[in-house]
Amino acid sequence: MTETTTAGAGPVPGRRERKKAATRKALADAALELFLERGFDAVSIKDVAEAADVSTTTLFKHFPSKEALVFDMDADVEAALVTAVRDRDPGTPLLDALRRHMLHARVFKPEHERQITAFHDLINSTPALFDYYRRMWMRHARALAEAIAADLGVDTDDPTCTALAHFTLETRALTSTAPTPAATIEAAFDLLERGWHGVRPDRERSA
Amino acid sequence: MTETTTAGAGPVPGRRERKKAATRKALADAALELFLERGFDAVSIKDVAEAADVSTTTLFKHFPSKEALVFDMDADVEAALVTAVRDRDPGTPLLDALRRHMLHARVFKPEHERQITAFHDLINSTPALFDYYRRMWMRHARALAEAIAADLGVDTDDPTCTALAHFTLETRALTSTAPTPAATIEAAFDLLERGWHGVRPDRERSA
DNA sequence: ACAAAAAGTTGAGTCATTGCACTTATTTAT
DNA sequence: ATAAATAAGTGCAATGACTCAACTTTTTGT
Repeated sequence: MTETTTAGAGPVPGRRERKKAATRKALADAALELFLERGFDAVSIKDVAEAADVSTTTLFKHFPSKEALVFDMDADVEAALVTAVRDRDPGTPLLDALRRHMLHARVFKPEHERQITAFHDLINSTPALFDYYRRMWMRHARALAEAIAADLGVDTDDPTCTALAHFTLETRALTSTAPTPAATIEAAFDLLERGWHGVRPDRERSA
Repeated sequence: MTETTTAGAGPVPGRRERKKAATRKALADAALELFLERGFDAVSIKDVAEAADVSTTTLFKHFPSKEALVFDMDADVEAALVTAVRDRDPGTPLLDALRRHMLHARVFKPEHERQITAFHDLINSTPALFDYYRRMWMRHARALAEAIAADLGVDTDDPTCTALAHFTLETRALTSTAPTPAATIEAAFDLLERGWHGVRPDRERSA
């Protein structure tokens, strides 16, 4: 959930890498500030680059796309997912751990913690960002599926694990669409735990 | 599954509309041919417009984006989904109908039926198209959720129905990623029907 | 101190997509 | 039948994201 992409204890940062990181951060910060202020579409790449005092070409050496300026936390999302499965309290069922994780996991940059709400509003009100956000989660379907498979001691490509991983990540998309996000996630995991028959025991015999 | 966007029996086509439809079709056909021949990224909008002998401005009056040239069947996907739920054999459980639909539904243009394989290869090998394809399915989450809710006679916003709709559509994404598409869809629907406990009865008590 | 490697710059260029002003064909109401 | 309204289509210019190639400035390893 934190920001650092290759976190931990780098042996010796070195001046070069420090400067590079500084430029990167300057870009991300400038971008976030401008986007929050004027809206994603009303800010151009050039604006961001100028605010960080670098050329647009330099910007693209640090971030592959305009959207990526906002989401610098891909690696952390994946790590947190795998951790939620692997390092959970022994005694906690797998699905409980996943449910809790998807219910509480929030993505933000620690320095801007005050603006979490504004940040999420920005994402939800900008199609391009909303889309990128969804993909950010889905991109880790394979890693999550592998973590689940490992947890169960089954084959890496186990179809059931793949399906569960996808469904789990898809719950993220439910939060922004539904009127009651939390209730929808809960319902989704109830469905995954007990199955359609377990959740709608009455209805199905009618036909 | 067919192509016609506003199908059925239009009262009186009218010359204008016929010409418009012809131009649209010329564009879609030219695009598909060029894309299959050279690949999506190697063909520019200008190439397509010229092949159909119209200006690029005209092209964008018919299709909102380059990707949309390939997928002219949004409305049909949605209609087929709703139909699969509403008009199913009475006696067929809801989930069986959904399973069958996701297992067999194929998207293509009838005139190019020969090229279905090449068409799907094109989609799967072009990130931009793959992405657009996924969204095409997901765009209908609300409609499917409503159809399901109506079928059950519950509230339109019922969270469980919303979740089921999303999960059902997400199975489409499983087909292109997994080594054994069909098996993965089956596993996914087994999970949705019987739940995690029903599918992995043994494993969960270990912790 | 010096040469390779990496960061950054500039400037030109591609490509999708949009806006605007204008022409032409078709339809509709008279 | 015809004029006014409507919609298709065109040309052109612009914006904005992104790429490429060539060149300068650190930084670093030796």
